[in-house]
Amino acid sequence: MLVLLWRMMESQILQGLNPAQRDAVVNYDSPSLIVAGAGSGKTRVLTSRIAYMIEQGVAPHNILALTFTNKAAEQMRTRIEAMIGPRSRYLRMGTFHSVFARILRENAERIGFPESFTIYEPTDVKNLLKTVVKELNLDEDKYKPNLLASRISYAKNCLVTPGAYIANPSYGAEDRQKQIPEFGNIYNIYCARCKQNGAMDFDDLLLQTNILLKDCPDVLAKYQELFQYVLVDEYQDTNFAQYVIIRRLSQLHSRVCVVGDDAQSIYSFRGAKIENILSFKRDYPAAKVFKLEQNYRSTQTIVEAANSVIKHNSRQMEKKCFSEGAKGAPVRLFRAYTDREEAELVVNDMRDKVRQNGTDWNEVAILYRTNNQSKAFEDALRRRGIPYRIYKGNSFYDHKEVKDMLGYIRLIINPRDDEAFKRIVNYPARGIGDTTVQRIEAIARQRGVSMWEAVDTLVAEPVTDTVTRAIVRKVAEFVELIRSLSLARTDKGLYEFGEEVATRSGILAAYRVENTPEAQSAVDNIEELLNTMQLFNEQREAEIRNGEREESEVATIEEWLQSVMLMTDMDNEDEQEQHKVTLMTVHSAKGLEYEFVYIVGLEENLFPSQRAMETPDGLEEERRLFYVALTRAKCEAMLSYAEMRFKWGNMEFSQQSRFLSEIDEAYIEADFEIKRNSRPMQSFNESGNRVNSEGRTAVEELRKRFDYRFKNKPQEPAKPSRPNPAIVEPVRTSTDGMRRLGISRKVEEGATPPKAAVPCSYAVGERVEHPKFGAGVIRHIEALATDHKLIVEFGGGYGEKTLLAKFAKLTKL
DNA sequence: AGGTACTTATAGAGT
DNA sequence: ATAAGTACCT
Repeated sequence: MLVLLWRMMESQILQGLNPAQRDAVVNYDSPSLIVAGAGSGKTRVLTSRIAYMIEQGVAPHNILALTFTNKAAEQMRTRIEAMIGPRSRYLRMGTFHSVFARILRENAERIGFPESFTIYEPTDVKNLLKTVVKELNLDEDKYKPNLLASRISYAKNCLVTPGAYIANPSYGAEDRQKQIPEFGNIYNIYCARCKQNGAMDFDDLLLQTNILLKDCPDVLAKYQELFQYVLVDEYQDTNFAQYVIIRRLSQLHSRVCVVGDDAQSIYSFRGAKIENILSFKRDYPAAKVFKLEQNYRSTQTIVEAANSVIKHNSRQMEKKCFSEGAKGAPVRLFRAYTDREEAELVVNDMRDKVRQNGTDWNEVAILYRTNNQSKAFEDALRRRGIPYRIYKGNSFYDHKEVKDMLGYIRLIINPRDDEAFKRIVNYPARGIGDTTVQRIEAIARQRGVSMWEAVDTLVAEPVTDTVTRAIVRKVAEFVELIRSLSLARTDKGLYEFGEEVATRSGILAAYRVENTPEAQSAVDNIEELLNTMQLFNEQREAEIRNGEREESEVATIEEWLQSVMLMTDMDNEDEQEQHKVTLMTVHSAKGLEYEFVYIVGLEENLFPSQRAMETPDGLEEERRLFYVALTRAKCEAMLSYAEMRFKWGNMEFSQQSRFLSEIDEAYIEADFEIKRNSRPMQSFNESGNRVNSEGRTAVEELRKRFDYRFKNKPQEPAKPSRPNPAIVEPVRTSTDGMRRLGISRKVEEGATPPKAAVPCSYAVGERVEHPKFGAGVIRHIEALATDHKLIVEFGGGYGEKTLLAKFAKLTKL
């Protein structure tokens, strides 16, 4: 009876798998490479393999499964739980970054970091780099934060530490050639400063994990023993750091299983090495290779069209993807005059398709190469009242108000976080200006302590001539605020603590007084942030109730913060987002599928992108990206391009993407000729602007075709003396407009300013000296609310100047 | 110190 | 086109 039951359970996991899939599932004891073509049931195989292992007696906590996105991890956990129940809770499964962050926290002191280390987001990295460049008195035009950050990121992803970097003369030569000879030094100081601040950037989560495993053999041994089975999703997108860590972890048991598709390797810009998957068999000679070649997602036409494109790449693993589904409709191609018209065409077609087929809007996606292409489509969808949702990378913590909230929380958790300190010490404005902050920073640098500690001594020690008593009082108030919020962290629940931060910091109040739509949206975002705390807490409480966690494991603010820092837009989806058309980049569409997929902007220099075409590998990666885009479609794929497009604020001609001509003619259809194997000639006029075959520039062509009105380049440059009411109408996106509203309100409320609330220490006719303008005579004094306006006549050709008594550094003569 | 107006870089994908 | 950064003004 028991045996029969066992057989039934076993067959349930393996049921419905094709022979290749089944093979890949049951051979879990040997190192495995599962080459999984698009739509071949990769996730199903991976989750079945894990469930099967557990069923065969492998302890869940001995299994480590790594993914690239939180969404993939969550999806896998749900599926495994459905197969084997709550035991799945004890799997170690998550993104590389979150799993490694946890390992690092457990062992932080071994590599000189506090357990509560902060995770620096890209903005922090760039700000810190700016500071370092300034301190070294280097040319800020040559040492651009973006360049430095990406070079540091690259070095870290290749496991090159500052020491190794400086020791290698070829890096130095490269930097001299790039006019950044001091880069090694900057990299070194940057890392030292991060350590001082108790902070790691995203790449550190990999680099420091490797350092930990390399330098602490006992730690390595512990995790090798723990993680007897290592499974890696999307292996084609792993970088060198991830590759080495996986090797180290799996050295003892060698039971590593990687899943991926070389044809879908699209992350080389972030250091991914397609070589990792191409040479897996060399790295693990005992490895078994399983190929999943049957596509269950798309029609035959789509699979064949995608195959015909990808065969133009030279480097790839041998496989033959096929579909046994319907033949399906051919890929359709749309041509538009302008980017705006492209959006109209696409959205009209989409509306017709959805009407005809009765499809849900959520089965439709618009995929583009770059995020800035989304706007035209948003407009077109909005005009027709079609519901849509748009995914943008990290927009969650890109909002200022969210960053400010996180700044407070970060400083409370880790007072050494100088980047957080600088961000919030004077926000909302509390009279601690740049000069004071610089002074604090100077003290910190001088004593080798954090800014938070520097402030402590500043407040405790007697007032110097440069730091006035008033400033010390303000700084002391700030210290008190952080201290008391710090207490609230331990006294209160997660959500209540968040509320305290939002209110007592003054952030919420600052936005509430500003009665604008922008400020309202900021308040909404803060509330949403607080909601994630509530949710985080509730989930944890449920786990404790279900006995999946100990009573003591209540949700902490540290855990919440880490999850937020490693979160993207996609992980933050709510139920109201259903039944909507999806707009996203091709990159973020990886792993997803839709009945109808529109791939837009198929133009040279856009898709493939200009930068990618500079190297052959880059072009191949763009082609893989296009392959990914095509294979998202279940029923139909539609492509489009525009002959003209707004770029950097003006209209430019564009040409058909070469990828269009790479699709086998049998699978693509258009109302016009698709240019094959010919690059159109490019001509230029005497000003160097590109012109078409009739000698017209894009702007001229557009004017001819549409009698286009140019909003931004009117023929009459003269500005109207009075504002045109039609133009002044509420411009919601204009921050200027927002400010103007804010100001006019304040003036109204402030009604009658009290005159001369303070006595004036100057008199008309008095002689004074100004540090810049030299000696002068006071000609006129006007009383203000809390200050006096002085009109002073200076010599030395400076003439009359209007100064404020409080701020002008005048000395009486 | 804080606000406004002008200048500049930006737009390649994201944990 | 637009956000962010800088210089100048009150």
